[in-house]
Amino acid sequence: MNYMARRPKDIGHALREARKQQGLTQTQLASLSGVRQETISRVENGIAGTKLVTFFALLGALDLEATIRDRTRGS
Amino acid sequence: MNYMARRPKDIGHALREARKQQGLTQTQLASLSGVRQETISRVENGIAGTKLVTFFALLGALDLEATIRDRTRGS
DNA sequence: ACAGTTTATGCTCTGTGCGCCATATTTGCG
DNA sequence: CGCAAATATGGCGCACAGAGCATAAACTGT
Repeated sequence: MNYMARRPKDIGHALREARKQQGLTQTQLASLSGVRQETISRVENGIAGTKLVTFFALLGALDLEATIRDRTRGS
Repeated sequence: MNYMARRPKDIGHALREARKQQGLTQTQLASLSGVRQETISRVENGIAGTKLVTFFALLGALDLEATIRDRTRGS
């Protein structure tokens, strides 16, 4: 698990991958994270204006973390 | 430049560090990113509900990117 | 101490995220 | 194909982000 993100949309992909990788349904992740299933769906599909709090709630529930770095090392 | 983030607050620190490292003022970053100086100030100080779009606008202007990975490798 | 610059904070207004509930649509499996 | 589980979508309501404008507070160098 190591995803690069430059747009809100990328976040959606990464979260979905991570969730599936852990064999969780949106509903299960919902009760783990406190974020509603409907919201998770919209976030995963790249709805832009998601809040950082929501994002981090999901990150935490999936046992992930974010890293910020220069745009050189990525692809 | 390589910052780990688990809470919205962490994002603020990272952005401020990166901005200073590039010798930019909030006002300069504002016109680069399209995000207002007042907003940048609040984001850097950890105001929780920041949106991903705003975050990525700033990341882009600072030529940074985010990475999502497992919580093992970090401290 | 002063002046200029940078950053922080207060207010109003518009847009929208997300909770909450319902339901439609899609997906997966026998 | 058919049914159940999973995911997507729509509406309502409230809370709050961020634009825009003004100004205060904190830093900086002289």
